[in-house]
Amino acid sequence: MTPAEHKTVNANKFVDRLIGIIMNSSPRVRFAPSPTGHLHIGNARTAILNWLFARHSGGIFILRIEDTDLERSTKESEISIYQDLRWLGLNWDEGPDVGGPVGPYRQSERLKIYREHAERLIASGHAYYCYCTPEELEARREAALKNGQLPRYDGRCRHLTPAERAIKEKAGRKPVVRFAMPDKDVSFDDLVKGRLTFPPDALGDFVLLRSDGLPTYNYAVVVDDHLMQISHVIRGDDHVSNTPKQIMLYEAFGWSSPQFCHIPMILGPDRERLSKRHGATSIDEYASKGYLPDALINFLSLLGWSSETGEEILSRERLIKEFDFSRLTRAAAVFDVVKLNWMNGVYIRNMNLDELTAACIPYLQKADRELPEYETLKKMITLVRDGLEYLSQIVEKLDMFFVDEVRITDGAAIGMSQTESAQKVYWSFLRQLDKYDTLTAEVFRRLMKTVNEETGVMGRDLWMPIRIALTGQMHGPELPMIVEIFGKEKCRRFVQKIVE
RNA sequence: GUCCCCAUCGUCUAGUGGUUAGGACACAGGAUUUUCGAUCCUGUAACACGGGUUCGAAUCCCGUUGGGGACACCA
Repeated sequence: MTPAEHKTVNANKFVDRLIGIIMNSSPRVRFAPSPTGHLHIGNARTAILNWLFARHSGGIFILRIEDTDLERSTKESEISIYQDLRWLGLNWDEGPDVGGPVGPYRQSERLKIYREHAERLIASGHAYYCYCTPEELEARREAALKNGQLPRYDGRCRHLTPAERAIKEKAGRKPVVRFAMPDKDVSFDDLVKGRLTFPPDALGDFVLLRSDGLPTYNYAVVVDDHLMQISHVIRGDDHVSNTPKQIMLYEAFGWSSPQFCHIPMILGPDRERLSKRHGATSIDEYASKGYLPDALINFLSLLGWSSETGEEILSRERLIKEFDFSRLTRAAAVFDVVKLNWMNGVYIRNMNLDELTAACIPYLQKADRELPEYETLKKMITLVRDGLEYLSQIVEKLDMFFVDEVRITDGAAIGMSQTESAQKVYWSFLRQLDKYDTLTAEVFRRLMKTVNEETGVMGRDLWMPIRIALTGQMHGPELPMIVEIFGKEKCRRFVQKIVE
């Protein structure tokens, strides 16, 4: 090494240490999805918990795209994941799109890094080339299974001599790089599960680099987490049994491991892993149905975590403030959409009317509803807002205001509209209607009082026939307001229609 | 099959040796309303099982059962 080179190396070390000091002062966490589809509920929850911890601790939240599975990874998925995260309001400090000091943040752009590090492991004797073909491995796997043995790699390429390797190379075999798994127990302290220990015989010599040069998950994740100086790996429970492999890799590299925090999984109502057959499972589906990001964040945070106060409606500020690993549960949680609906309804009811109206308009437009004047629309929404669980329901809730003809399908409603007293109410109503120019809610109330006096019909028998005539339904929002929005002519037309 | 994890009302959970086992959703009843909804009040409902340890166990230990996850050139 020349003095000049030495100087550079020292300078680099200095910079590294500086970065280390800056970065180690606060936690660094990452969310590392594979771009193989939309952001899933389970992944979103992982992202939320990482984000909450980063924001709580003044740390850094990193987005890393794990796109080493070329078959399944797509650019569209990557973009949709960005969209879904933004929609949730989970902002990241470093990532493929925003950059950062330890990039690139897309694994497909880090292939050289994985190769170099694999060579280091080979040089140090921690990894080796394996020439077994997938067919051979499969055959051996099945044989092992048949004999009741462990279906793991037998390590036969571990001690190939250079001559043996040359023969295989000559035969045109493309090798993979395998990790020489040490034969010893692995233990680590998980932030939610406590101390976990794994016996060595459960693990085989797993693949680091595939024959096409692409890294496998368990390898890439270690190299990246170390190089990106991740301090806490917060991820789903399903990765617990991968962790021993990863810890062995940290040790082989001479690196210290991050803290692991394995959060319980989210299950479907049948207690199986949440999947498409359980209905909507991706964030964009909930977004387009009109769930609110804050409600979803709130709800998902409460799957496996609880506030010390026991309260459940928690703003994201409070979630950030109160987040703490020690309050995470160990058991998997069932995703209950009924409770989510309730919670989303609470958030909808907490919106102010202008906000809510603005949020509803796109749904009405998408359903080709011709929008009335803004003030009228606000009145309509006021009438039905209490019953909304999610925004897209606004279309059906407001249906009565957008039809030109009432169709009564309910048998009980038909029956009720045909009684003698109902007919008396209708005729009286029409007579009284002529006495007024405009029909406000207040005028309508007075009018109904007159109808009551004229016919002697009261209460339910008085109101229900009118409701049926106007909406075709036996239930719905306050009638006086409906009438006010309908206006005199529409009311007359509908009531006339029913007495014909 | 092997390894690992997990176990409180139907569901989400509080609970860390002494509680009438608490809350939320859902459900039921009541109040309110012309009706539905929303709201308020009330109620039904749980420590998987069996052994220990202890004066005392939902809580600690062991086993059983049940559920989940991992054992790939997927992540």
